[in-house]
Amino acid sequence: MCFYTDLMFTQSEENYLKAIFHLEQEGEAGVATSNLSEQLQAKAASVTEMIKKLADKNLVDYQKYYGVRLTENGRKQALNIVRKHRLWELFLAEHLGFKWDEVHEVAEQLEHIKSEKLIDSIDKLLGYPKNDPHGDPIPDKNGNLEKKNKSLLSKCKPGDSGVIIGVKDTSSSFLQYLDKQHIAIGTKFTIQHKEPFDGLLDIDINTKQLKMSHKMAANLYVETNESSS
Amino acid sequence: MCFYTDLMFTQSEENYLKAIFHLEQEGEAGVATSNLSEQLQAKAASVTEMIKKLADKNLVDYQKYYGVRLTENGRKQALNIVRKHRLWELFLAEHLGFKWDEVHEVAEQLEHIKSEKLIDSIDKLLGYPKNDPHGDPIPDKNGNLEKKNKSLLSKCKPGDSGVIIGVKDTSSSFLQYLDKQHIAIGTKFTIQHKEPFDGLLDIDINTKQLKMSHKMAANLYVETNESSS
DNA sequence: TTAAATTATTAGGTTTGCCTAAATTTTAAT
DNA sequence: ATTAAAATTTAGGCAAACCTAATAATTTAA
Ligand SMILES: [Mn+2]
Ligand SMILES: [Mn+2]
Ligand SMILES: [Mn+2]
Ligand SMILES: [Mn+2]
Repeated sequence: MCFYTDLMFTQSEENYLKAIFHLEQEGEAGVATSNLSEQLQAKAASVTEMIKKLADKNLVDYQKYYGVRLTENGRKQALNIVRKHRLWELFLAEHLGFKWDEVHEVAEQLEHIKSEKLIDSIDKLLGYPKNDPHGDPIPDKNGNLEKKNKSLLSKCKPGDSGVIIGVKDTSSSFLQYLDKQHIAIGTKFTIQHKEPFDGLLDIDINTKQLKMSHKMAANLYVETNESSS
Repeated sequence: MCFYTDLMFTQSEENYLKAIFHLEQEGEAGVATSNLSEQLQAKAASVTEMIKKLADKNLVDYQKYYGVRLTENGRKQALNIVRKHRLWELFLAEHLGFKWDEVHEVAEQLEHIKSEKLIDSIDKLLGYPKNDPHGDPIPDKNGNLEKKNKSLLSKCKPGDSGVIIGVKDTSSSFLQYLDKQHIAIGTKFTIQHKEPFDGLLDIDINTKQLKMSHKMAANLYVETNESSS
């Protein structure tokens, strides 16, 4: 029996594996061609074609018309790319002074560099970190991904307090908006009031009172010590 | 007038530009298709094809059957790739503990990453270095390449002393051989004797006497204070 | 100065990863 | 249950960057 565990993949194949990995987490069902098409900025026909190639290589299980799921090996490969992406993002932030809205684009390129020694050295240099600049967990060398139970700030109730541990939307515009309000990973907060009509929050954050929109709160992951209700 | 100075190139185009740059330095004549073919591990027919594409983009001057030379713009682009290659090599050596025989392969990949901010940050992190781990000069941001007059150790005469400033052969095997003899960039030497028959050197190096073959000496660049003869 | 050898170019294919347009299947709406 | 809409797949092409084999130009050697 041979699992072809350590072949090399093209950049495009790697991008597909990563995209499937991310979309898979949205549910149990197969990842739809159209979703991949949108994520990868490619036409559906191109996606179908590549999916078939990945299926031939036993990286995905594919049922025509019903989408695709990663195999165990496919997941392992995807996690390796995610690991590289997040380590590079953190390296750029910690060692080269990149802001958290600047790291993603470059990491999209760096994640495809093929050198185990390189990424292990970066890992070591960073002190075997657990999270990237956006709070996302970094898989370890063996593909173990810590699964912290994070909830959305928008789900919190008045009286709840906690810490920002991640962002859902990682677009530059959102990240820059957070910068402007001095909200970052690790920032502590307490919810004072929540408007029933539109979910607008009165929130203590950075020793200031802030009105936070529902949309913003729905893009911030938090860890809470829930208030006893 | 438009020089198309800042377009993006494919990895393959970049590799051709770099190869032409290196081969150009061997003389004034056009770089031959066959030399590029060997350097790039591609068949001559493929080289001709790519050369035509580069000529269309005004990156090279091409005369059928007489080889190719970089245009001013082509040279600028090539220097930028060389700059990235050498900065990455030094980064790998200085910050990630790579040995000088390990850096080249990874730098071949990293040199194609497209981010001016990234390479400028690496440059800054390294303190705007002048030379890579093999002693080769690093072009600055504007494409200025310091032209030190280096000579070969094999050309030295008895009584000459100086410093190793670079290697001609950068193969792993040669670099590892140098390691074994504790010869590195910066190592000082004095020539004691040179055998007329085969050019074998008796040389003081690392406070030891060493017999050095002509072949080895012919792959070491040195800076000398020539002995008054 | 010619003929042979070498080098380079052209012609015609292949593979990868895209695309559009047409056909098929699934899903949603009467 | 039918039909319309939406999603997916198939068919047929294209460009990049390779390749081999055939042809042409240049160089070298007789
Ligand atoms: Mn990212
Ligand atoms: Mn991230
Ligand atoms: Mn190198
Ligand atoms: Mn070098």
